[in-house]
Amino acid sequence: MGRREENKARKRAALLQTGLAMFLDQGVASASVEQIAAGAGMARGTFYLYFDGKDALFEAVIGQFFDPLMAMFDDVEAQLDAAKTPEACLQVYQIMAARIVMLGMTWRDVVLLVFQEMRGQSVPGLRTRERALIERITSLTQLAMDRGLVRKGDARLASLVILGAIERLYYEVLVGDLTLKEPGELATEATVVLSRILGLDLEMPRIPVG
Amino acid sequence: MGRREENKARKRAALLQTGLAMFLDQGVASASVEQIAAGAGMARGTFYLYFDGKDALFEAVIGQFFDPLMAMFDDVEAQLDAAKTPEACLQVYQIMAARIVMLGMTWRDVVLLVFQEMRGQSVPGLRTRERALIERITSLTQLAMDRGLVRKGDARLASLVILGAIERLYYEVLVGDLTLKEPGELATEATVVLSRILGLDLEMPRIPVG
Amino acid sequence: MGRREENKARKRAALLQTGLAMFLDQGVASASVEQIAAGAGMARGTFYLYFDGKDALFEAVIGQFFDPLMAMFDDVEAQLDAAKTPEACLQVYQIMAARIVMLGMTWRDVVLLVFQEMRGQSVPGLRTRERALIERITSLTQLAMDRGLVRKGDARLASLVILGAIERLYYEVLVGDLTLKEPGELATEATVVLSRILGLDLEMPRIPVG
Amino acid sequence: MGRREENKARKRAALLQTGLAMFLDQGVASASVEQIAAGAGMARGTFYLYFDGKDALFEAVIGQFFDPLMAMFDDVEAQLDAAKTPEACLQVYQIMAARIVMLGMTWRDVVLLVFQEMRGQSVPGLRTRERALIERITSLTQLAMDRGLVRKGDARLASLVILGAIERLYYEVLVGDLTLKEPGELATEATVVLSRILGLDLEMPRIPVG
DNA sequence: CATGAATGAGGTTTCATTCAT
DNA sequence: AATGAATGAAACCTCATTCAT
Repeated sequence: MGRREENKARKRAALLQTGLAMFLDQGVASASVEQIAAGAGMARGTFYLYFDGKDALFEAVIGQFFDPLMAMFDDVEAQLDAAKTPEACLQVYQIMAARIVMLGMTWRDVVLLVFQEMRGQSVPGLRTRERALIERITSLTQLAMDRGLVRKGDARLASLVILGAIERLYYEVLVGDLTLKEPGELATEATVVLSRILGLDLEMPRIPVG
Repeated sequence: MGRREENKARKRAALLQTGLAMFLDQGVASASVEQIAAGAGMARGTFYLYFDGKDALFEAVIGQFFDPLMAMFDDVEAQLDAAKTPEACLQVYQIMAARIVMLGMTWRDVVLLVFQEMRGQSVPGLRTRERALIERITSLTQLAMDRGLVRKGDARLASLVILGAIERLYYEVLVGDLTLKEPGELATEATVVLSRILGLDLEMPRIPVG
Repeated sequence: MGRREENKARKRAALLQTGLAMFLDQGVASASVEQIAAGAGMARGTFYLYFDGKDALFEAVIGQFFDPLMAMFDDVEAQLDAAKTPEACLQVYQIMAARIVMLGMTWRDVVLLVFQEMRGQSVPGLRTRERALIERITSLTQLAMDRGLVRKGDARLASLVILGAIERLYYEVLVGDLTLKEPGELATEATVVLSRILGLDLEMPRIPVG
Repeated sequence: MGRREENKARKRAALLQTGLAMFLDQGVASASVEQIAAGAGMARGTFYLYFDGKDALFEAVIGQFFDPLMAMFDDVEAQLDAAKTPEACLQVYQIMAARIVMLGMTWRDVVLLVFQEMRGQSVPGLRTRERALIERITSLTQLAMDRGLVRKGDARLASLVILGAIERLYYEVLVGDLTLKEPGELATEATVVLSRILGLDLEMPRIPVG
């Protein structure tokens, strides 16, 4: 990468970082392009050389987390299709859990930002992404039910319950109001909730995270 | 109530109602005082005779739900203190659940608004209220654990899991993406989650709601 | 008119006047709302209580001249329809000329502004108005030709020639590069052009203007 | 011309052409250097290697028409001074008309651009050029009057009338609202106007144009 | 020669809030 | 009690021009 590209990439990264910080701090609605640009060490106009506007920056910021997440789901879907036995299926499931937790840890603040803005009106696109997420989780649950891996029931309801529970736990952790003993404990807790709700009584070996 | 007070109360109510609608529709940040006042059939300036500003209106709007909710918790706390047997304890618990669901149904849109703005930065007071709510739920769970009503464990974690699960279910219902067969089914589902998470195996008679 | 309405009317008038001056001075494109508002003795925001934006102000400004002008043409059309003899027809024609000149004198600067912006791209609506004007003039000329009042020929061409000639004369007068002996001389010159182009050899009594 | 100069000239020409197109399309004020440079296949910065700025480009664009026009007038002036008989004078006059029409046809879009911007405030230099043009035409008319070629009168007024008439005709043709049967008809019409206004009754042979 | 990143002034518009009527 | 005119801060975005590479 030449000197120019390098510099450009650095500035773009600075904007993503400062934008994230400002969005988190004051909400997307009241964070201003001016502030963000200044925080990233550049003039207002320069901002527009890198992003089309505040919304585009926001999209890029959360894309850092959402894009790999969705890519991962594509991956999982393919693996599940290929899985022949319940054990293979379960393994896919577990690895997925571990990958989600790792992504969530890597993009801690982005996830927090997503929590912050998810139900607001500032960024309507988020609800769409959320819905897509729910659909994918539900279809995975349905698959697990169909293959007899878990207690049968309403896959949608169960998925929502699990999602809500983990969401809330994660949120409290991120906000600092819930302190777990070690980074991987969240995955463990998630697994517990999962097994309780889905009536999973298989022995589930713990997956090391981080 | 005299003619004057009556009129005043009517206008205040109109503002609360219009404010709620606008806040829901566009978010607190972008709803304008102008719109709200006009929607309530009065001029911009008049608005300020009833509320100190947009934030004050928002506080009043969500207070309609939160104040009775908190009052109810005061009530529950007192009753729990007075309960001598596990059965009495359970009964308090169940009545509480029913009252919460009824409150939530009565103030449907307010609750939706709270969901919308809860994690945003627009109204910082909300996080405080949320925290208070969590503390109360946790202490109730702790009490139930102490009295041997439910499986022992981390009361905080369990409470968060339950709260998160119910929250998410309720949210999907409110948003229209989850349709339940009858109004009371949410309470039933909540009970199921509760029993699964807390290992409650007592027979729980269904409580009629609404 | 109450004190309030009076004040409001005064401010609106001030904006029209200042707007006209600024538009003339720097062109519509580079005149700023800020300047105009300041020039009219009010804050930027106040401007928007009176007009929807710069374009709306411009429309209002030129409407002061164009609206009466078009109304006058409606009038003339009606009168021409009612005219039974060539002499009556001619009289209508002459009175029209006098009224146009008077309007032009009354709204001197507005007309100058119209000249300024007419062929530019800033205000596309102007070309439409201009076209309407041309059509009306053409149909009047056609009528005069049909009734044998003037030498027959291409009414459109003749009208354009006359319009262009008078336009240019008027423009030079307004800009200050052409000084006529007395206010009414423009009307006289216009009449001369008219008679030359249209081959009018009737005796045309001079119409006093102003 | 060396390879370098050739390339340079080609780029300059590209800028002139693209600039003309953009200026016509959106007006000088809102055409951006960015667009023009991009349209001419080069970067923003490169533009400034060829022109001092947007205004300089505009000057150069209209200079393409105005410079030959003025040079032609120098020419005409010299020829008129040398003309000894009225017939020679008239011939000069006619050739001039033909040359003007040809220039106008060659630089069609430039002339249209001049019409567009002439009375605006964007480019103050235009009014100066226009004034110079008027002075020259006037002095030619004066000369023709002095030599008894045309009916005597106010040379300035007559010149303006003729200029205005032709201007308007040409404008309507360029804008597409007036369609003439053949390219040269505009010259014929101009001649008619001229003869009517100046009382020219000499036989004027038609000059082939284009 | 050519580039395009950077700047920052400048423009339009919205809105919470105050205050004279 | 009610009004709505007035304010001015603040936000977004564009663009001519400069300058290091």
